[in-house]
Amino acid sequence: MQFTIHAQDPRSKARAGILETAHGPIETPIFMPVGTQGTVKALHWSELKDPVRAQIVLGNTYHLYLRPGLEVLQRAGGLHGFTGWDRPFLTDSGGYQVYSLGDRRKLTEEGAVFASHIDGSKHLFTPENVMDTQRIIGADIVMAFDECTPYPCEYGYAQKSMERTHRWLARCWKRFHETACPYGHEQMLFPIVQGSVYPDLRRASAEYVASFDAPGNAIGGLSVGEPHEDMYAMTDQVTDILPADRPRYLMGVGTPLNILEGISLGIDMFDCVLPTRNARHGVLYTAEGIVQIKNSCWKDDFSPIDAQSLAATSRLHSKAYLRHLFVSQEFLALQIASIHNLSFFLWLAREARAHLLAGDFSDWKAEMVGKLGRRLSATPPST
RNA sequence: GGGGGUGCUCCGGAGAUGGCGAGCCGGGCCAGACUGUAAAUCUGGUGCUUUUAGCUGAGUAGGUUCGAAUCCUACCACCCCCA
Repeated sequence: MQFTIHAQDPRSKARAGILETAHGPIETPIFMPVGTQGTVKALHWSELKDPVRAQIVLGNTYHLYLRPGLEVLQRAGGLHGFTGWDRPFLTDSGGYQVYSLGDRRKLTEEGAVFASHIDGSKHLFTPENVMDTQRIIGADIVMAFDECTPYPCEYGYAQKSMERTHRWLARCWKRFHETACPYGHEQMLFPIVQGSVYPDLRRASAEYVASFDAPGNAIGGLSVGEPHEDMYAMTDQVTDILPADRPRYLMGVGTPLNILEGISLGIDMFDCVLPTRNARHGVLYTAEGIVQIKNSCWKDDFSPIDAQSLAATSRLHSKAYLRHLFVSQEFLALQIASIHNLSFFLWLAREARAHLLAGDFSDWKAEMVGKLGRRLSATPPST
């Protein structure tokens, strides 16, 4: 068994565990920074270790296949060799690009033909070749090729899409188990539950996915614009069906609040571009609430970016300075803000785990929920 | 000291040759959005008010005219040329 559960919250479905991978253990609940093109934007890998303390990073099959391409990746020894990151990777399959590049691709039973966002060239992604590609990338966890449906999504389409995703899953599973990682380490394939916001589809999908007895299972197709209540309701329903002794991964989620709710609903793994993208756009997450650092109210606020942050840069530098860096469009702004947000997201996950192990998760969560969504503003200087 | 030119929005540019101007483009500034990254991106606002509209404004002060950013006079500022 590669996944061990060490604590279970008595008042929710939250649990703490450890997932063993070929490149080391992952303590759950965990947040996984997104590094689509073989880099977490604006950060160096050394910063992902300290101060961020990332345990696993995402890559993307679609982007890495297009650039640098499979020949380079294979000669480099996979994504680990290419980047120098010696901890676990997870690669998304390109299923999200089926959604996000909706006007640049054509779907058939065979697979998806993408018109490259780089040069417009056509590329066919099938369940089989996506498995082959992810073997060459060499991530510790690879995702099944699915269609992430948009929101809103009519029932009829959601059902047809889900059924096709299921057929694709069977093809992925077969191909994956007929092949091996060229670098000799073990890889795990996670299937993905779809079904949009329809309870009967989600149930059917979760039951089908569970039948594979995969080492871990993912929930996709959420956080695409649906109300939070729908996202939570679908997650709640699906985690009741997915095996309890395997890690559950809620794809693309989310805000700090979403993550705490997801943990309560039995989710172990999260990923999201929000902490990095919003960092680059001047939005900082802290334990006290959200800071729009570009706002003029921080112009002469010389207090630390976040005195409680584990990132030395967030304790050393002032809000006024970081605002200046943003206003001046300096690269350092993106770096400091990205380090800050990822440090916070990873801190949040570790803290959740610590409280699960201590047995007071639900109380801690209730306290955090009251603070995380607040929007902070500078106190006007007294005259 | 003499001659010529130019002055309107926070800045720059375009345009405006007596009547469709509170008015174009870019920047700046002020906000907002972002959830398995086509994203250091995108959207909106940026004279005042009681906002389906009204008011005020064109370097300053006057004048001509039914009507002036536009024509005339004086002054001011800046630029160019001559001394």
